[in-house]
Amino acid sequence: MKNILFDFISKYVSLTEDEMNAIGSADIFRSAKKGTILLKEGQRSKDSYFVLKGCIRTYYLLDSEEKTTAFYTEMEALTPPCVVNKTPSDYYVSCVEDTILTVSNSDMEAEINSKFPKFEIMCRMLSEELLAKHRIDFDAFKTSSPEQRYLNLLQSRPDLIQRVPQHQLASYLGIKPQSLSRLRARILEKKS
Amino acid sequence: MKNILFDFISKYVSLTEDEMNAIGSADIFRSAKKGTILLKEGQRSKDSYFVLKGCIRTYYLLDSEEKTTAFYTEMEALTPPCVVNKTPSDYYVSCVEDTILTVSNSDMEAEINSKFPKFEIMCRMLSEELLAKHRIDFDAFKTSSPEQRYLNLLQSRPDLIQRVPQHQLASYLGIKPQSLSRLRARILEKKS
DNA sequence: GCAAGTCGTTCACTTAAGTTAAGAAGAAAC
DNA sequence: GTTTCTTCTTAACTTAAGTGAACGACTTGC
Repeated sequence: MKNILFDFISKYVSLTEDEMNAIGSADIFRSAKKGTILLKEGQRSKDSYFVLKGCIRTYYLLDSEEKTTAFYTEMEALTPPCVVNKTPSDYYVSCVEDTILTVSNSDMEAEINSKFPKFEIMCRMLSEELLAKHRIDFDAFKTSSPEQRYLNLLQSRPDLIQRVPQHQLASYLGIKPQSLSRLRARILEKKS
Repeated sequence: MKNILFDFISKYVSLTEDEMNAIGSADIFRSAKKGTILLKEGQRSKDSYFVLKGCIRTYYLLDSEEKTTAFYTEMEALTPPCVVNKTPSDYYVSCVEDTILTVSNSDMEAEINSKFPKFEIMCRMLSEELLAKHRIDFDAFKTSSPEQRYLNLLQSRPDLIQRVPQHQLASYLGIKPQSLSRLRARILEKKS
């Protein structure tokens, strides 16, 4: 399991034995059952997550309705805005499936960053890369219709459509579950 | 003008006289007329931008139609995805108004970062902050209707609505200019 | 000063998403 | 094994965005 983490890190910096041991022995590996809530609205958490196996999602509770805005699967990292901004969280984070992940505190990260400048560099690279990717996703979302978004998702993350409930997918696509059903029926009809 | 840049930097790290001089004497300050295109689709640019005065926008050309996805005004920074990913740019960057900005090359930044670890830290903080902010914006976009988005924008960046042409605002809101006109008329009617 | 182009608005019509309600299929609870 | 809950789908109706066209107000260029 730890190998997944090291593989991920090695995309950015190369670690020495010592550094790998320091990370490997840190108490950050967790496993959580499907449905477990990792972060609640209003909490002041300092925890970041990195998914080793499984899937977690972020969602808002607006008008007592869940609005899912993101999914994180294998090899994806999430640092919630409340950690960066030191504010109470606006949203929930929960497990879509049984999930194995790392949970790391921002104080701990700050300490590691000051001890190993290598991590500072990795964090910068990772944030920059995520920001760039995120911008592209946002742009694609803005410039396309719900139907196009669904077709894009089918291309880019086909696994999500299988492993995630439709109503969560729908709000991820910015529409209601009924619209997603209809839209899927429409696409099937076009194909034939 | 340079003070704006230093004020911005000081939000993240404190600079020594030497460091300020190093930056101040760098040849990065530019001014560009309204309509100037800073980056074209297909270009392999390494330039990042920081707006000192004025406004720039990013837009895609899809089906020979401009799709504006972002505006950057005073004290805002843009590193296009093509710089991070070392790929040809998918979009254009152009000046909405006469603009004064800094244009800095990523090679130059890498050099500065390795010379002054302070900058590395600043870049990480900035990217993390931007990513968090961006996530919140994206989430707000996903979970709201065009009308709500317009009202949000009216709250959060009222200046944009004044300084930017309606048709650019419309595609920024993910709709057509006609829909924005209609939507505005609808809101006015509700108020009365 | 005039012509050409740009920009914003309005209108009529089409298309698709929101809403409300109902029902079928499957999973979880007892 | 039956009940209950959740999930997904379908349908009828409402609402709002997309489309195509037309018009007036403003620039921009000559």
